[in-house]
Amino acid sequence: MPYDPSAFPPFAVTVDLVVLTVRKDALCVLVVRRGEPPYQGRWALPGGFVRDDEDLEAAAARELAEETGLRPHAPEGPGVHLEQLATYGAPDRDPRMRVVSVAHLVLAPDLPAPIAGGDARSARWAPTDTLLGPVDANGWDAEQAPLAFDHDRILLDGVERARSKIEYSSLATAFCPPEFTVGELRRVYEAVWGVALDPRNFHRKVTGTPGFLVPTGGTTTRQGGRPAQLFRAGGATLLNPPMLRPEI
Amino acid sequence: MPYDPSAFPPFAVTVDLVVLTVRKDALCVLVVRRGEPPYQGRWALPGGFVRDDEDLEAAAARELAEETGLRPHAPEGPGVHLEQLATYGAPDRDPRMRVVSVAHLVLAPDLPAPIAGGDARSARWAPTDTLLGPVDANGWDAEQAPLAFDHDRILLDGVERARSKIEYSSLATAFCPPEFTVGELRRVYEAVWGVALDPRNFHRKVTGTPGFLVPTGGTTTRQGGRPAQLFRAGGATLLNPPMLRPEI
DNA sequence: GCAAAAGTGTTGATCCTACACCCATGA
DNA sequence: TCATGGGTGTAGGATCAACACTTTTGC
Repeated sequence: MPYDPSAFPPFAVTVDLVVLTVRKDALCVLVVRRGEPPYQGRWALPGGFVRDDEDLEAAAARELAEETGLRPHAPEGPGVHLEQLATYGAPDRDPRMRVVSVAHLVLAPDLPAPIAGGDARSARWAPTDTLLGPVDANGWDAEQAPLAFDHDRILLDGVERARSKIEYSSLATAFCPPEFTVGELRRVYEAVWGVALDPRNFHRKVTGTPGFLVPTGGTTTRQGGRPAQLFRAGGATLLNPPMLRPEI
Repeated sequence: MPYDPSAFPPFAVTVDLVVLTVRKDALCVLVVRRGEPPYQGRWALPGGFVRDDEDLEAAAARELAEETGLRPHAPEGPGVHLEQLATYGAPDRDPRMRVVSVAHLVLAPDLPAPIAGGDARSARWAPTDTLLGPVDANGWDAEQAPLAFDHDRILLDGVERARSKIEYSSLATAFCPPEFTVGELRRVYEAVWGVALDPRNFHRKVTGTPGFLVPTGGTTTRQGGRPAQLFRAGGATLLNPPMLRPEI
């Protein structure tokens, strides 16, 4: 077909961010409160319009920096991980206009400082299980209401992506600070999967997988008990054999 | 921010299809020849604009029907499989305008009839390894030139998705006719992964995985040799334990 | 000493690979 | 009879779950 500008309808394109972290042994997501209609006052995933001269991943990185002050790292490095998740474009997903949203997934360590660069009054970490858990008529209040737009579905897809990727990749280290113990890494797996793991077998498994963990030589007692070795993330990105998620 | 139509730039949104099949023991992709600039005369992935009132997956299903006459099935059923792959939106990926393309992956059995509904003169099955293989200055001709736009990258992502998904899901059966033998299923794995598998261990593995294959009772000798049992795809979508891809 | 968390050893079950071997058809 | 692909048996190795046990700190 020849090029005809009237042959296609115009869309708005946005990026939405599923920013996950592990806080107090719970998987949490960054949500912001909407200040204007539609869904005014409701919690939503952070996001915004893609600019005219901007690639999708660049737009996601820009929104992440605006909301949290975080910058994505190279795929291999430690720290914040950013990847494209999926795209959502149902015709009625935004009542104002036709919007296609390219969702991205961010995995970040628990930030000791409050979220930098963002507006603390309108942004917070919400445990994912209260947002995604079964809707119980009793324990339900406005604070735990579903997210705006189709953001519940996007969050669910993001959590499921994180749950499966830590099985066969070293991505769980993205939830940890630059130096961490085996026990801290295990608590990440337990929080993301929502299961209890055997500490002894877990230790053998992760320290025995080549390229997963590199000892730094230091130790720490911040968890109490016997001092634990400190590790950094190794260069390996794919785990072979994978971590096994217990069946529920 | 209040709603302001001038606050966001308009985009065109398209769907592109990576339609894969296994023909003559080779993984092949459906490509169409472009009839107009840019990239006139070059091969490209099929695709088209998303309509104003159309969901993304519906647009992909419509394009698939227009190009091949195929219809996607429910996730559980046998036959054509359709899923979203990824979204590509570099500012310069189409010289005419700003286009964001939501790529979809289709897995189809080898079609005995030529591609129905499409234009046979301008559509063909191309082996993926000649499109993606290392660029060798000798064996390179226009017929094997890279695809238009960023379709080489999209194809590579689609092939990689198919390679990994048949490890832990029963999706390989989407490449097979409704009834098939264990040997035919094995040749699918060998074509997609590009490796040779032990027929004896493969047989034990797939017939021993609960829910993967259901015997129909019939047999066939279409491959020569001893008659082989015929199977249909079972209800299982996730394989536990997964098929193991040999390391190269 | 005692609690707590970090590690190591061991055992039996499960799964995988490799290959010997048999089975049922067409030519 | 032979070639061809289908299918079963079996032995050795790798991996895993379960759990007893030792180590090293803070209190």
